[in-house]
Amino acid sequence: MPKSTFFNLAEDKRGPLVEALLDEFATRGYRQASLDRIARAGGVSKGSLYQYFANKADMYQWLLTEELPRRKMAAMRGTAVASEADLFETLEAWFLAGLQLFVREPRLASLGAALMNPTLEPEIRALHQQASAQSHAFLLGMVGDAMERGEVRPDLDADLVAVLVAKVMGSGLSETVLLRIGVDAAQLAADPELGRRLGEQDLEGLVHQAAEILRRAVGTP
Amino acid sequence: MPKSTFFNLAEDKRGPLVEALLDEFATRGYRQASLDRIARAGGVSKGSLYQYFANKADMYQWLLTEELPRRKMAAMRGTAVASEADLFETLEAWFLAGLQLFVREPRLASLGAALMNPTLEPEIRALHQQASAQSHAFLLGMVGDAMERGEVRPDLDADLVAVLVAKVMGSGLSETVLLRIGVDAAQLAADPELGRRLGEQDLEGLVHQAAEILRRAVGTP
Amino acid sequence: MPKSTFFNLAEDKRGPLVEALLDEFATRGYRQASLDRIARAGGVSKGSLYQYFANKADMYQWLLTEELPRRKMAAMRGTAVASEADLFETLEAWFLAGLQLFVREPRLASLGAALMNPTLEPEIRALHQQASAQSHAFLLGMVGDAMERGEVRPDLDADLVAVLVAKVMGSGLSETVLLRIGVDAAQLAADPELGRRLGEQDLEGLVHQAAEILRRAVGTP
Amino acid sequence: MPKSTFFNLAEDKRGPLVEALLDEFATRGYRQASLDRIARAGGVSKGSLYQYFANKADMYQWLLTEELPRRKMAAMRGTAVASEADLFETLEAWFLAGLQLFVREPRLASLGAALMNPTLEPEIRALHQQASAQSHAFLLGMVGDAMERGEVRPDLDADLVAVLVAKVMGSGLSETVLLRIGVDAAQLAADPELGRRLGEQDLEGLVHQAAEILRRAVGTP
DNA sequence: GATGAATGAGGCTTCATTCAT
DNA sequence: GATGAATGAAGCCTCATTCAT
Repeated sequence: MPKSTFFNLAEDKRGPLVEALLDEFATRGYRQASLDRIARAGGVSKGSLYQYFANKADMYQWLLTEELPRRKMAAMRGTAVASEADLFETLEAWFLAGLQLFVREPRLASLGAALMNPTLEPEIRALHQQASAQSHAFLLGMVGDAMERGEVRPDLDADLVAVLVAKVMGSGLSETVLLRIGVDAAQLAADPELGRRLGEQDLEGLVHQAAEILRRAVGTP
Repeated sequence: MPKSTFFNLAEDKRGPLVEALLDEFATRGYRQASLDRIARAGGVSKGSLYQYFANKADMYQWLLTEELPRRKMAAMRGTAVASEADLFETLEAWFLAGLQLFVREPRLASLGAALMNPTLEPEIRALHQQASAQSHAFLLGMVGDAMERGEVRPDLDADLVAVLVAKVMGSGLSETVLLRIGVDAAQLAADPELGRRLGEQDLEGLVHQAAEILRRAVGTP
Repeated sequence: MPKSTFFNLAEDKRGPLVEALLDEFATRGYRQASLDRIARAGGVSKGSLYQYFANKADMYQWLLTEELPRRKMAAMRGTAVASEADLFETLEAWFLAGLQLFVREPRLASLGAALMNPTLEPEIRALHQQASAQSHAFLLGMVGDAMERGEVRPDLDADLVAVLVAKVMGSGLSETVLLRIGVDAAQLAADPELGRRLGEQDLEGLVHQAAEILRRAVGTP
Repeated sequence: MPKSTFFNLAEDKRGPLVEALLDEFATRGYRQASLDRIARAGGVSKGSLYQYFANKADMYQWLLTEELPRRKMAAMRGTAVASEADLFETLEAWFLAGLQLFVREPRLASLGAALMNPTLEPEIRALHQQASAQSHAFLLGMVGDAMERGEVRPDLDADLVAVLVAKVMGSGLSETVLLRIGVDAAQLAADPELGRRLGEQDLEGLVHQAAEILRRAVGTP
């Protein structure tokens, strides 16, 4: 939890700092991120960092649990889902937006992916666990509702289905995209232009293919 | 590549050292692993480590590319796949063995998972990339063969299918297992007894379910 | 190049540190100098050294290219050379001052001598080379001018003459002084009082003798 | 002093070892020389080194006080000095041979130069001092004799003259040679071919010039 | 509230020397 | 006599965090 001083900061001072946090943690990861670099790039003294945050883990946590969701929301604003859409149509719309964000804002994607992965760093392990659990609970809810509506085979384990959805539509899709454009996540984060190699229609095609696969996989016949 | 000194080591000296390497890298990850701790736990002087390996990255690489596969092989010995099995039966047998290993030897699982994940640590980035690429190529080959045999829908993108197989049958299954027994990977690694909470039949059931899902998802009708 | 932190240091903190640097590098040489010892003797934490300098080579370079010349200048202030002096009178005045400094401040002399010697240490080889080249170029200029004024035999190789001047008036004189007082450079550095064994007149006599020798050697008849 | 085991060594085993010692100490200097490299290049185990020598300093000392003079002698065999030659003719013949050796066998030259230079390495300081003292005593004897024969001005300080002879005809000449061919001592040691850039006549000319300079400088008119 | 200098624990690595085989 | 593995002290350097100004 950042200290109040952080929230009282004028926007033109906080902006560059947040940008620096985002950049450093996205491109180097938690342990390799350097407070020296963050302070320098953020136009702030190293001492001041500790007047805004309790410590390094606090910066990371705030960035991933507050700033990242806010930016995701902002970027996905406008993603409308038809009200009568079934589970698979909903997932398709949702994850298409996610994949577009992944290509357009690779740093956000990198942070988001890190957050969903278990980590061995003790200071942030709990944070990653909690995020994964929340995400799973959310998908589990969607899957449960769809089961009640008869859209998903009732004989399947709901936990398993939720996990598969996350894997197939989440990391599965983004990895396939990276394979397609022939770069890895770090390269993409360093040069977002690379994302342009894949057109809008390619993305839509991929996501649709994945959604259909999922429908055949777990949907009622 | 370890030096010859390492391979000439008496088993009762090398054993504890390898155990220490395995433990440290599996529970702390590459960067946080400490050579001091490894030397102490391995019953070896710090200087001796450098008589065995060129440097820290060398230890990590040997562990992941030599020792890990050897142990996996040893643990999976006995996993027979019927010769007339189709892709999905093969995957089922294969990944069941993997999942059993995951539960029985969580440290190996932790290392294996790390190896397949991209990393931001510069010294070992190439290693992880190569391992991922190899693994993908292997699955791609299996999928391609199955397509030619008519077991997989020909209209699907083979890359996408290979990625999905890895996600569903790999990390997807292990995450579901963790969910079932209600612990995370670190807890399981610390206390392998927790793995016993799930019976052999539960595992078989889960893997079979996943394989069937996959068959409906990408198999020919 | 030291960092700004170093230049902002209060004099009562920087003084002892510089003294420690001077002492350690002068008495042990580059490789054998220990940052631990410097930090301890300088009353500074080991970490702080890196707030002041980029690394060990940086400390050495600053000491030899900035601090050493500054101290030499300060010590030689007051060495006037008559405007109508010829090459040999100029050299005599110059090197007398140098020799007095050598006796009074043997640590500076030790550093200066080291700087002019080629070294096999890779980090500082370029530094030593550059210093030697500069020094040679300077003397070459003086010799060239003197040749044009007809003070030096025109049939001689200017490079050779410049080298001889450096050898005779530089290390030649200081070695002779050491022979006279019967100690070596290290002993003199450890106990500067030993330098008092030679009176001011002895020094002047030696330098004059050397200058006259040089005049007969390469001067026009 | 090497141990008896060293002298009992068969020539085809001792030869490569000596070569390795020579190479390592000549190209890296005392401190940077590595016993590991010496053992490997010499075809001997590291442990054996300590059966031949007491320690690293012992190897260095033996090389510089026993092997180096022996090789110098061998290389200079054939350098005849006319029996009626005066001091300056003698020096010229002598140092011409030395300079030819310097160009032909740069590793020997590098070791010889190091030996005559004061060093800050504690283990070998005494060795270098002693060698310098011996060399000075030898030249002092020559100069004293020449003074008695009336070849050298009687009003000069004999110590000073001896030092000047060493400087002018020794390091002075070799430095000038390096300047002429535009390389430093390390480069020459690494690639002895570079020495061929200077013809035999160039060397003779330089040495003669230096000897004549010296004659005018300190000889009786 | 802001600064940036100071800290010290801990990191990886090198290397001469010893010693059991 | 020969080997080469084992050692441990010492080396340089990084970095999150604290604290006086």
